[in-house]
Amino acid sequence: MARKYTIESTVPSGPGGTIDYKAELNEQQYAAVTSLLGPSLVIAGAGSGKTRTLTYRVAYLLDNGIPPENILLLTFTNKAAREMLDRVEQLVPHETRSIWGGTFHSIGNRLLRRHAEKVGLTNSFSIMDREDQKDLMAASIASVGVNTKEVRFPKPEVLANMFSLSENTGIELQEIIEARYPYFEELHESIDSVQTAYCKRKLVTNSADFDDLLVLTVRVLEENPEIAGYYQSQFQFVLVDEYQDTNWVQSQFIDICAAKHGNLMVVGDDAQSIYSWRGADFEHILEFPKTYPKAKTYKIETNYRSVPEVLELANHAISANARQFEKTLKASRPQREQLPALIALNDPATQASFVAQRVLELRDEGIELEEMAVLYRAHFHAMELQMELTNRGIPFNITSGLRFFEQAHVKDVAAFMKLAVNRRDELAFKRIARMLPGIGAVSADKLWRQWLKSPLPKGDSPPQSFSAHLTSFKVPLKANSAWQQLSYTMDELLGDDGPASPEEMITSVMGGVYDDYMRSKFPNYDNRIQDLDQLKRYSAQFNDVTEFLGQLALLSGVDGGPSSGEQKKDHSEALTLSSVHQAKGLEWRAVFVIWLTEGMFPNARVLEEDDDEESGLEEERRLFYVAVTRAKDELYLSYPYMWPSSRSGDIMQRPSRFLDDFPGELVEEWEVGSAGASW
DNA sequence: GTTCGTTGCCTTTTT
DNA sequence: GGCAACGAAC
Repeated sequence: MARKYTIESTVPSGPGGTIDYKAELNEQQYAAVTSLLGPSLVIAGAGSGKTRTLTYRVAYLLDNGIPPENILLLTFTNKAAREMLDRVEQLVPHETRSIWGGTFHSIGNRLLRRHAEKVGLTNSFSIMDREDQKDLMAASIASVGVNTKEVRFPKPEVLANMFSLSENTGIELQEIIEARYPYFEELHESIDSVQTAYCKRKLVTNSADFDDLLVLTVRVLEENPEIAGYYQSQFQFVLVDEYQDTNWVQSQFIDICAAKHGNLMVVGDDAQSIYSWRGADFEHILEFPKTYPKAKTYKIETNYRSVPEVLELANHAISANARQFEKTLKASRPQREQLPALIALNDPATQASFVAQRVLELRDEGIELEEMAVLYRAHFHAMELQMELTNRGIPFNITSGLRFFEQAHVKDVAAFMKLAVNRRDELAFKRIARMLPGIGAVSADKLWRQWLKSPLPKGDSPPQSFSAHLTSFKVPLKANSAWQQLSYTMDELLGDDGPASPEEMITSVMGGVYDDYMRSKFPNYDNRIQDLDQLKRYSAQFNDVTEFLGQLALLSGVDGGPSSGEQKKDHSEALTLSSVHQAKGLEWRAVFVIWLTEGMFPNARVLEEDDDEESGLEEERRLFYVAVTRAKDELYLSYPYMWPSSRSGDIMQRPSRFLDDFPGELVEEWEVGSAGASW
C-alpha cells in the first residue's frame, strides 16, 4: 500500500496575495501595475513612485502565479536592483531569490560566464575595469607600432572611449571618428589596427571589459539561436528600469530577451536622461510606441516627493527643453510657504562655509544630517566643501570618483585572486610583479615572458603548485626573497583540497608579501588594512572566487557592498556629498546644489561642442532638473562670483543660464554677508 | 638600463 | 589627489 504524500507549496498559486493593490497605489500606478500581457511603456515623472510601481508590478506577477525565475528585472545600478528586490521580498510571501534581477552588466556577466566558450573565452575570464582597460590599450598601441612621438596619437583613454562608444551605439568606428574626433581622421587605419590588437589581446588574456559583458552576450544570443531560444522561453516577463538611459546594445539585449513572450514593461522618464555620453539614446523611450506598436502607454504624473514650491521651479527648469513627452508633474503635497533659496557667494570658500553653517542650522531645526545632501556637477566642485566640513567636524559621506574596487590596495589583492583563477591574466601578473622591490615595468615584462614559457598558463585546471615553477625564474637580485615569498603565497591560493575560498585567499595574500609592500607603500597603512578586513568579511558570503571577483568588479563603491571612506564608519549619521549623476533616484529633505555657474553647470566642454550644441545643453538641463527634483522640502541653489585660480588669477563667474529658466519670484534671494570680512 | 621620488599641471558625468 | 615628465640614484 503506497502512502500518499504531498509537499505543501509555500507559494500560493493564482491571485490571493495579501496586497490590496487598489488601496496602496494611485489610479495611474494601479493601471500600470495590473496591466496584462504585451508591451507597455510607463512614463513616470520624478518622485512619482517609479520604484514603487515596478516593485508592485513584480509582486503582482508573483501573486498571479508567475514563477520568480521567469521574471527578468533590469536596472542600471546595483542599488536600484537591490532596493527593488528587497522591497518585493517584504511585500509578498513568495520566494523571490530566483528572480533574474540585477544591472544590465551583472546579468550580462551571468549569461556570458555560462556561454563564454562561444566567443573564445573560458568561464573564468577576468573583468577589466577602466584602469586595466587603459593598460591593455597602451600595450595594444605599442604592439601595433605607431610612433606616438611623431604623430599626435590618441591616448589609451581616448581610444577606449572611442571603441566603447562605437560598440554601445552600434555605429561604425569610422563614423564615430568622423563625427566626434575629426582631428584623428587621418589616423583611422592605425586606430583600426589598435582596435583589432586590443580585441585579440582580450582573448589571449582571457579578459572582458565592461562593454563586452553586454556586447559579447548579445553576440552569443544572436549567433546561437538555441541558446537565445532557451532564455527567451525563460523570460516570460521582462521589466526595465530607467529605460531613458538605455543605449543600443542594451536595447538589443532587451529586445532579444523579450522576443518570445513580448511581455516587456519599460519604465522611465525622458526628462531624466543623463547618460548620452555613455551611448544612451533617449530616442529609445520616445520611439518605444513605434518599435512596439501594440504598446500601451501609462503616465504617472503625481509627485509625492517635493513640496509645490520645488516642483514648480523644476517644471519651469525643464520646460526650456524642446524634445520630451508632454507631461506635467502634479504636486500632491501641501504648500510649504517657503521658497527655494538662491544664494550668490563671493567665492568657493564662502560658499562652502555657507553650506556648512546652514546644514548645522537645519540640523538644529530637526532635519537629520542623513536627510540632507549637497549635489554638484563634477567631483572637484566638492573640494572646498570637504575641507570646510572636516574643519567643522561635520560628518559626511562622499560618493567620490574612486570606487571601492578601484582603490589601489583592493585592486592589488584582487590581482592575486584573478591570477589564481585566470592564469592568462597578464595585467594581474604584472601588477603583482611590480609590487616587488626593484621590479618595474621592464622586469615585470621579462618575468611575464618566463611565465608564458612555463606550463603555468596552459590548460584550464589549476596547477599542482606554483612555487615548483616560479622558484626557477630569473629575478633581479633585489627582489629575490620577495619572489620566494610570493611563490608560496600563490601556492596557498591553490588551497589544500579544491580551490581556496575568497576569504582564505584574501587572508593568504594579506599575510604574505603583500603586507610588507603595503607598509612600505602606503602612509595610511592602518586604514587600508581596515578596508581589506572589510573586504574579507564581505567575501565570506562567496564560495566561488570567480563569482566574488565578478561581483566586486561590477559593484560601485557608493551603492553597497564594502564601502570606503573613513567618515562613514564612525558616524551612521552623515551629510551626503554626491555628483548629480550618482544622486539619481535618491531623495533628501534638504538639498543644496552648488557651483551653479556658466562653465561648471552647465559644463564648459558641453558648451564648447557646437556640432549639435542643443542636445548637449538639453542634457545638462535635464541634469539640473534631476538635481532639483531630489529635494523634498528645502532647496538651496548657490554659486560663487569669483573663482580664485592659481594659474590665471581670479576668474569672474557668471551665474548659470539655468537660473534664468524660471521666473525670479519662484525663489527667494539670500544676501549673505560675512561677519568677519571687511569689504 | 631601470627604478623611483619629485614637481608642476589639471580636474565631467559611470556600469 | 591623479598623472605625466623629469632627473637622481641604483
